Amino acid sequence: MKRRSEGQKRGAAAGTVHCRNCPLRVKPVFRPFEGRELSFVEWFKTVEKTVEAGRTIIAEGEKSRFIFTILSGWAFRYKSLPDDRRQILGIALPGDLIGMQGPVMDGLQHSIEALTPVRLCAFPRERLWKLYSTHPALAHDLVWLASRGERMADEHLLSLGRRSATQRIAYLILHLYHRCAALDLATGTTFPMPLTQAHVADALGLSLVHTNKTLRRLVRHRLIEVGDSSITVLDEEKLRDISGYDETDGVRRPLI
Amino acid sequence: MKRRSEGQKRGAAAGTVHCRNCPLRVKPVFRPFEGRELSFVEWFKTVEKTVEAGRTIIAEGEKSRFIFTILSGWAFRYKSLPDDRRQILGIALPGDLIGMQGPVMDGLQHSIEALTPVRLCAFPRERLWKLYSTHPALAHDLVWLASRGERMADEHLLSLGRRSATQRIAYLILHLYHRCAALDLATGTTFPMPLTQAHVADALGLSLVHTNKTLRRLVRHRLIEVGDSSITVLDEEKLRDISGYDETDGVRRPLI
DNA sequence: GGTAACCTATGTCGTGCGACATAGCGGCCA
DNA sequence: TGGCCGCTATGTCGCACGACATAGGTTACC
Repeated sequence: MKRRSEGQKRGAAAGTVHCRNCPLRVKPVFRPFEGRELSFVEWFKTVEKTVEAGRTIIAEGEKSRFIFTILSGWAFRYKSLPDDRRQILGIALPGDLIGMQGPVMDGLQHSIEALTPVRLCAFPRERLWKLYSTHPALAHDLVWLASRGERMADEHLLSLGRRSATQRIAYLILHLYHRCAALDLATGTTFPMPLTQAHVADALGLSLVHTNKTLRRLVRHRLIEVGDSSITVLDEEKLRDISGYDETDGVRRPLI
Repeated sequence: MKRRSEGQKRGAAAGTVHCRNCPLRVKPVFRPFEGRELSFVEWFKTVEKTVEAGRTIIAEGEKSRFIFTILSGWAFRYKSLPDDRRQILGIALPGDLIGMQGPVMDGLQHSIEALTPVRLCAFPRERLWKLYSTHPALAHDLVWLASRGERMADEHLLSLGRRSATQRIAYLILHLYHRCAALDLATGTTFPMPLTQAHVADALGLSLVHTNKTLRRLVRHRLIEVGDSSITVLDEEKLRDISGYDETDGVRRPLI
């Protein structure tokens, strides 16, 4: 678990990545694109953008000119209550499309913040109409990605509504582990964990203290191991039993 | 609050409603359609279907041949845990598109059940490609509706994660009240309430007993009145204060 | 090199909510 | 007409979790 500033130092990086050389697209989680689609997306993406850890990518209520897909790094979506309590709605990893609710509705109803340095492909919203009118397959992909977002929110709802603290934490760990593994970000059974315990608490609707104690219990029982900015899954079987984890993200998905 | 079998007896009804005569479309919540779109939707809709209260509309895992929009009646989406605990993910009202995750992903990851007798317009999924390829505006509308679903899930997440029992119930009541009002289903400040307290509990991640007690407290304090299958909002101001309710569903939305 | 900010850790205590029990009421069906 | 089922209601008790307090370790910044 993150202990403090480090963050995968992929900072500087070169200029812009051409979509045909996209390091994500080659991964087997993503469905292959036709050349026609690929060159459209290349036109669709106008610029690349870097956001440092801890900075806001899009603020609540903002009508961003862009939607983004994450090229590298972690981010999270959240909403705040007037008294500063915060609910983390979801974690966004490379390949995830974020900010879609902004252009399509009237401004984004949540904020998005970078957990690590984040590299983004930016798509201007005014080019969306062109996508719809010339690339029906990509339109379908947008619907697909929006549906996936809702499905992840649904699973999260099930956790918050009906699972105990231990179950929630076990579930979250497996969830992140499998998403990382699919993206090739895990080495063995250990995966990067840039979230602090405060983030975990805010994602799972728990207090920080209780999160800490529950997490420690999982460690003591040797179900997981917590490193500096990483977690190792020691007993996946038992974690599944505890949490009722349900693998659902198995299919290949579109990458825009 | 619903006490038992009654259910708005709009049962029998005639045959099929032609989209151009759709009783929903004329309501000001829905954005107007061009004739071209309208006649496409008329072709898209192949059949109408009635489901009685308490029956399942689509079951978890099912790959339904259709997606539906609700013409009349109430339904709810839910997920179950192996031990029979249930989490209600959301309430679907007339004009809502349901079952979209089924065709687009690989089978629906939640179930949908009718709360009252429900009348559905059914769209076969194999005609979706035609929608994408000939009606970009409708493709955009699908994205819009999917984003709205995610936004509602996000608000629900905030409730479950960070609000107290009282706040959750106050929020839910205002939420349903405003959605009903927008659809012209409320008379004055009273709106139909087909959910039982068990449904409310399962939606808000509470126990049935605690839901009952909390609800009673709102009634005792004269913030609401509970009738047989209806709720009257007595003090919206105070309910807003309690819950931190945030009106977000103000804009006109597409109806497919 | 002192101090502040951030994160993790652990103890004690209090409480919001869940679990269990019981009751009443109305509808349904044999 | 009697019994069962679904829903609401309310009391008692216990527990999982939150609130508060304290501490130590690490990084950043004067």
